[in-house]
Amino acid sequence: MARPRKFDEAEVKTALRDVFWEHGFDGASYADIMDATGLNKGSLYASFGDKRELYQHAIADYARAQITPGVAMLKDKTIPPKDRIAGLFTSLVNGAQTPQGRWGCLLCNAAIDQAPFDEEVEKSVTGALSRLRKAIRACVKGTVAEDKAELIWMAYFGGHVMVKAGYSKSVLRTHKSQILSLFDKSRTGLQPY
Amino acid sequence: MARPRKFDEAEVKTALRDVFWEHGFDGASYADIMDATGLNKGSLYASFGDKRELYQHAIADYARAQITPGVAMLKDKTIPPKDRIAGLFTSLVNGAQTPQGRWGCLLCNAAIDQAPFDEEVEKSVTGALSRLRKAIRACVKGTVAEDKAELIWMAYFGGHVMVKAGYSKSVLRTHKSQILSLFDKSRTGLQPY
DNA sequence: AAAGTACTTGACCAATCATTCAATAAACAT
DNA sequence: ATGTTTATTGAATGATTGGTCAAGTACTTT
Repeated sequence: MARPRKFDEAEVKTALRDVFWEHGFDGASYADIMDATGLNKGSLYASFGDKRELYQHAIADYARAQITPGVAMLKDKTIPPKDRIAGLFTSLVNGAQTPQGRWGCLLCNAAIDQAPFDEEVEKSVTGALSRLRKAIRACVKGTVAEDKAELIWMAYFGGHVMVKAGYSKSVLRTHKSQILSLFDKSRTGLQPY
Repeated sequence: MARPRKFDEAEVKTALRDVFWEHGFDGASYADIMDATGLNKGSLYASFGDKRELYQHAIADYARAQITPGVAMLKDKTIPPKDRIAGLFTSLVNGAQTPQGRWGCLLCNAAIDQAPFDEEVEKSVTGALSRLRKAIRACVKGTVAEDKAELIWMAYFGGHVMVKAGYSKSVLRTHKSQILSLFDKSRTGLQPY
């Protein structure tokens, strides 16, 4: 054996996640990354590879820390389905216009600024988002209109775009209640033309 | 008077719109911008200002060429409201996975990668998007549940994120039909828990 | 034709970008 | 202790970034 690493791998990955989450891929410079992780370039390259690979680690950590728990919650049968869906949107509403909240969703951010240019990112992003989709479908299933899950899924993205755009908590709250009203049986639809 | 400009201002703005639309703010370098507009830096600076101002011109041109016609269509009373909403999503579906289609919506892109860091961009983006929101509300109004407009608005964003993420035409089509099913009177909601 | 004015050009700038690497340091095995 | 292996450091890399500017050019006015 030889000299051991003096950093904690999980901590570094979390720092990577946060720095890319906040600044985006292009917006995060190595100065930012070094500052956030406490490592310098050489160590980052040696341990994790180049910037694109760092970004992949960030995405993976986001999936682990944000998506996976969300999926687990969506599957928790001790909670009514409507409340599980509500849970998806509460943090979104509460984070509106706060600094952290405006980081949005790393996967949505990655979808917009990197997925079209990097096939690996595209795969990671659609992979994680599709897990979420499946969980929403499963959560909604048995309450009749399974396809409505698609609408909820899409609203998840939409909400994150709105947070990034700077819309207020009250607007986000309106949207959340619209989503949840999909669970009401009657008078949900618009009148036909 | 003195030497006249040898470029057409509208054409240059359209070129700016396209280059930022495709590459994003950080992704578009002056090399790209010069290539797209046919002007060199000096002229760009003299006529339009620095890069942030170029971006603002791009956003303004996008609003002019994409949002304003969309708003007009949403107000066109010769078309049934449901069809007007459908119109909002057809180009989205058709563009899925095509090169141009994956540019997404410049306003959504700007919301995600610049709005949190540039107050001017935030204003332009929310301004244009709020015009769209208002038009959707007006379009839907009279068909009872005006608040459902919010859901449609949000789905507009969501769809553009999905296109960027690389989802296929068929997924997008499913989502479009979900949106339109909001117009059906009965059996729209999920069963209550 | 001469003068004046505005636009265009391309070289130039400092700063920053991601990346590399030789040198140094720290641990374990012998 | 000594040698081997791996991790860390920070300076140096060349390329590219956004931005500036003095010189040259083309038009109008007189």
